[in-house]
Amino acid sequence: MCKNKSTEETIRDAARRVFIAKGFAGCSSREIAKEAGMNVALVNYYFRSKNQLFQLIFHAAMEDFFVSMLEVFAAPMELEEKLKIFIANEYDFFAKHPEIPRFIIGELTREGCEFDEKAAIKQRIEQTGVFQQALAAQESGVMRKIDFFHIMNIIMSNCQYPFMARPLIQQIHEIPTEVYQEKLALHKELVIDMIMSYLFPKTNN
Amino acid sequence: MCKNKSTEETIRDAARRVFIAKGFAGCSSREIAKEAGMNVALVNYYFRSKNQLFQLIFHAAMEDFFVSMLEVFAAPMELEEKLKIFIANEYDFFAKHPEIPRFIIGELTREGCEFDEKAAIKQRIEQTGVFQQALAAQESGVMRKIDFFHIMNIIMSNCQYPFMARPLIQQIHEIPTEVYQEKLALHKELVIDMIMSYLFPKTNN
DNA sequence: ATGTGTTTTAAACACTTGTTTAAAAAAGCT
DNA sequence: AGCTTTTTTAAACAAGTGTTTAAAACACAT
Repeated sequence: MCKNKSTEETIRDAARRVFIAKGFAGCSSREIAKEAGMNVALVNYYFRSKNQLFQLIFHAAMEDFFVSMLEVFAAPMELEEKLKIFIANEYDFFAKHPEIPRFIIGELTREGCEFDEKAAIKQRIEQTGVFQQALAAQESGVMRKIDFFHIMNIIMSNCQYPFMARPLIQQIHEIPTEVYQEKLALHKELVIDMIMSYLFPKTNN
Repeated sequence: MCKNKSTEETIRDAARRVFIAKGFAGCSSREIAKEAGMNVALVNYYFRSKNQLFQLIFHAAMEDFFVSMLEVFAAPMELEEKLKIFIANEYDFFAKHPEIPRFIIGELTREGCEFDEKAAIKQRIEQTGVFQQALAAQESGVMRKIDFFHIMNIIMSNCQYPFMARPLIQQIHEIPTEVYQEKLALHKELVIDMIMSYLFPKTNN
């Protein structure tokens, strides 16, 4: 039960890269071992099986994914400013980790990928108080009265899809990757503008 | 070179179901054969290889995907009404085929999945005339002056993501599939409302 | 029926898969 | 040093992979 962080961490990092790029079904234990520069048997020596190593990577990705949401929700701010920063943060997070949404959604879709684990993300969002904050803003007439479900869905759609769908959109518009990324930088401002002026109709900023 | 449509079509239909549900890497030739109730060798008898069968399914899915766009763009309508119907049509299409976006994006991401084929979707969109129509509306001040790239991106984000991300969103809000689908029916109206009032600020319908 | 071409089958091919084993190498410890 | 434990290796395992083969079953003309 020693540490030897070097090899264990090396394998985990390699596994993260390979799993996220190709998915569980799209890669083999030997590919992960080769990416890490290690022997195949070491993968099962440190992590009992390919599936167990995958669960580790997947849950960590889910945690990163959710943590990037929660930290803004808990900040002491007025709701309007908070949501604006939330959208910007989400967008920036996926600009930095564009493969995460496709990875998570793809693996969650696959049967046999359980995530029963009580991450209880709903509860963790409610604990930040942003929920009551939104209800208050809606009661006072500042905010459009729509369910939190739709608000989240709209924000996630516009912040995640442009990065998930890059190869498709590039195909449609026939542009190289660099141009696409430039356009997505401007796209961020439009998304913020559109969502904010829809959620807070009078203010219109 | 006879027909025998029965078996060939049966295999293709089974392959479409399996490929779309599990992806190219996520299934085997034998699984497709079993789904079709046929012998494994028949798959390669009618379609030369697993990969060639996949290409057939994939390109057909891409074509359905694009055709659902183009038919509205070519209709003789005023731009504002046209875009409104376009969004509604897109949303309905993905409500009926919720697995298509994840399938296409997932396989386009995978390396070795070439789609050089000059589908020339960009050109086909331009041929409908919707492009000039939008430019004219922007010049006259009716429509917000943003690139067609962003318009398409916003519409596709809000029409495709809610269906792609169903398992994730359900996980977050802890709701069963039926409730989710009900909510997405209402979500459609919000999406249309938000996008239309953003693209056509004065009209505000 | 006999012969011809097509369709279907079971079996095999060579190779990859995830995982285990048993021995070798390295590291720790007294 | 020697002894024990941990780490690493090559090799093997059974099962599954895509694909091919050769024979059987079939359809259908004459």
